[in-house]
Amino acid sequence: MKLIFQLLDSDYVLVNNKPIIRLFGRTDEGKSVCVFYNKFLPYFYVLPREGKADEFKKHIEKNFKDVVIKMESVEKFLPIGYQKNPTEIIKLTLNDPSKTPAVRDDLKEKSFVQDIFEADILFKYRFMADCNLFGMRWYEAEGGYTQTNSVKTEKKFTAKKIKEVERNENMKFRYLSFDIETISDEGGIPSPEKNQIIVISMFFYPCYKNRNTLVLAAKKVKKYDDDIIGFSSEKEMLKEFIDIVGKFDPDVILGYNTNNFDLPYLNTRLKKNNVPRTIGRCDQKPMMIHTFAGRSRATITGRVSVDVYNLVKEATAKFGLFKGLKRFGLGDVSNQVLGEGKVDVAHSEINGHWNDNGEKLGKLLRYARKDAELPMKIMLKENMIDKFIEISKVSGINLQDCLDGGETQRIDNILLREFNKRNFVIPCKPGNKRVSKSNSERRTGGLKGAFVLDPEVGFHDTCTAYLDFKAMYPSIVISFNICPTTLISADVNDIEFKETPFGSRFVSENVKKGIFPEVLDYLLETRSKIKKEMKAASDEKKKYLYAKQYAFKTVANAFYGYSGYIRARFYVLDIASGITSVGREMIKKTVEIVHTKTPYKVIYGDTDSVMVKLKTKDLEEAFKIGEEVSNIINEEIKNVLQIKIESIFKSVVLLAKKRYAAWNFEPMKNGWEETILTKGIETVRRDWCDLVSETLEKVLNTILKKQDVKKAVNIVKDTVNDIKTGKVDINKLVMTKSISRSLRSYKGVQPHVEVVKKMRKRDPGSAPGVGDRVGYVIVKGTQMLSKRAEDPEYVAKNKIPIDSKYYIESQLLPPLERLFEVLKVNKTELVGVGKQLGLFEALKNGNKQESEFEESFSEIEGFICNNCNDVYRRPPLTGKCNSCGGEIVFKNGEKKSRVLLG
DNA sequence: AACTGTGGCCGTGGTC
DNA sequence: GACCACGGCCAC
Repeated sequence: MKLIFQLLDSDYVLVNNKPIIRLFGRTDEGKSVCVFYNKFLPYFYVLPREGKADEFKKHIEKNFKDVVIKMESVEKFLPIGYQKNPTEIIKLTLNDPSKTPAVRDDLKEKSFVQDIFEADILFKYRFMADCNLFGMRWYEAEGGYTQTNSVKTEKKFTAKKIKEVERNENMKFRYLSFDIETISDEGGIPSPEKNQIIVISMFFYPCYKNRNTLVLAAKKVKKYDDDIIGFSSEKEMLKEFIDIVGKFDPDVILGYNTNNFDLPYLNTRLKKNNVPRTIGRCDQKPMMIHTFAGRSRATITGRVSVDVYNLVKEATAKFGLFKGLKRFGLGDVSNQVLGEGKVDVAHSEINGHWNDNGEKLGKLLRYARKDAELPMKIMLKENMIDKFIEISKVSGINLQDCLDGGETQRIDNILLREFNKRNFVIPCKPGNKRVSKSNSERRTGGLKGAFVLDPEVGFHDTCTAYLDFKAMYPSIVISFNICPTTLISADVNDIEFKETPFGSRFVSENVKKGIFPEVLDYLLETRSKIKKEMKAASDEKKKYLYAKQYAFKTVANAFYGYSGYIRARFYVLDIASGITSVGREMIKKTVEIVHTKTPYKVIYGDTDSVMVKLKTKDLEEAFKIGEEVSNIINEEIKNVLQIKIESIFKSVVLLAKKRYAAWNFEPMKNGWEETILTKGIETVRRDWCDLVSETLEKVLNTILKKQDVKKAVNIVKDTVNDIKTGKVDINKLVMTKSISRSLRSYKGVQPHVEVVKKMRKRDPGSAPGVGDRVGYVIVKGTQMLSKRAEDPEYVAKNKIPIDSKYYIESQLLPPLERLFEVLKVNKTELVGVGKQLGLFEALKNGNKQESEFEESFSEIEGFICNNCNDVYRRPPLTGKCNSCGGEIVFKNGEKKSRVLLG
């Protein structure tokens, strides 16, 4: 009998003290399935100290007779340091995966043990690696159907053999989105120990019994809508919920902030009510909540739990999704993504609405329904789990672990497979001892990172070619054959090797090709194949291929960081430092090549990119020259890296390292794609208010495209006036910052932290917590700034006046001033000095004043207050004297003037 | 189990 | 006023 299925999740159970692997998924016919496999046992390796093998064996026989069922000598290559020949080590096979930690921990400190390998691989991953199974790929199982009540899938199958089958499309997932509402004690945070769940709302995709929605209430309610059902108690409602989950049999359970709220809360309430917590596909394994560092994760056997809030935050940070979105509340996100908001019921209103039996209760129930619907729509519209599915297929780990875990697990899993394939073992994760040792080494030695060139600050109005190295760090690994298995010590000379500028040496690929380079070769090659395929693909296929190439890229890029991560199995400073040292050398060499072999100048560069300023204003010509420059560079560096032209800037303003704006032209199939590219400046930073980002964006547009400084100045002037006259919508003045830790662990006083403190006092239930972003505005007053930060809603409600002076002087003007200051440098190309004064003029209160001085200067020393004679190097941003509020004029020696000749 | 890396700018509130 | 630590967010 054969059965084809896609692998969604895996675990193991003990039956009669024997481990049975369970593979959960869905068949090609759309049935949920559990595939059992019972012929696999856990094992790991031990390297005894020289001459102590017998002592070691005796120890095992004496102490672990009924756990370790087999000891055999095997020849394996050790993972770190180049070796010609394998080493004899001992493989221990155990009868029970849950006993592995005890045996491992016993051996760790023993004098007769030199090293232990692979003793901390989760059993499911040990199995998947050995049988070559990857998360989310498709398999054909050979065996027969089984009768068992232990799992709740439509099909149950015992496999004798499992082999991969090639399929691109994914199963037709069944998604269940849900949301709970709870009551709370007056003005408090709802506590699952005390406060019951009053509503559970659900959104199904596809339909369940021809419905998309269901709303369950913990009391009898009237028939508001036909998807709203009341129950006699919380317990009855919970029982029904568990029942519906079982019948609908979702693959993915999702919601908004489910990890930190809904799932842990639900878990506790189920316990309190003695309702089995069986929302997974196995009755013997109820839902589990694991809490660490203030964050929770849920394990739901055989299904995948997705917290859309977490995904939104991650997507924003990593994929550049949700541009411009400053806060990640469900309402904020759905407004931007779907163009529809929440039903508005404030946290503090919930108790009252629940106790009402009329329209208010109806509103509460519909609000709950919406909160289940929105996360589903957001996730589906943005294809939010596609990337994780592809990462699962590449790295081998289960989808749930791709969603919850970091890069370490993914790389670990790949390396386990690739090392084993070549008869290598991999190290265990370092324990706390080794970690603290690495930490102290790191404090003294450090890991030096990339090189950032000093930018030629200013406005550049001829074309600039933006060049960058293709996959810099992975390519360095490949060309220097960098790998733990090729590393040799600095005194080895009798073998062909490559040496990084850091001094680390790796045997050349002629001696032995490294495993890191082989894996990275494969990842980069495959990615470029996918990208080629993408060009000709249909829209639907393009989406899938995009996610796939993204997965290959991310995994490849993570290798460097992993090698420098202190808790990684392969934390090898010689590797991480070696990689960055080559990177630094290459970018410096590139600058030198440009400066010596071409008439052009590098005006900026960061890590793996350079901006080469050309002399033409013509795009096509610039591109041609840019390509020529790349060719010249490539000719010199071809044995290490490859550089390519990414785009042409028609104009660019460089403000500082990591801060610039450019009028960017990217060559596309049908001509040039034009964008305003801003990096690092306030337009892309989420901690500045919209007023600043919007004004700066307009100004940059005007300057980059039209080079019209006068108009730019007017934009600023108008905005300043708007603030002064109170015309600016308060929403545009809201600044946002993340709460990154518990409030008490902040050392200093900070605005966003002070706001949260106030909000918690007023309404702890709705105040932001760790990981959330807080919005705040600055109000008028005499206290220090941080104490004047306020919740915008509170300000609006209580009509508290905004501190417009702060917004002008500390928010709007500093970023603009930095920009204009830089522009002044380039006065011949951009503006005369006289015109530059436009900004200064604009910011003065009276716009036009007749000259009453006889003097007029063509050069100035600085600025002076016409009233109190305070001297300034630059005009105060208000345009008035900081001390007395008097008029500011030009100063030259002892003379004053209002007029400056251009 | 959970946390891939360094370089860099800048606002805020401190200290001297 | 000069300088520093902290914290946030971003570039790569």
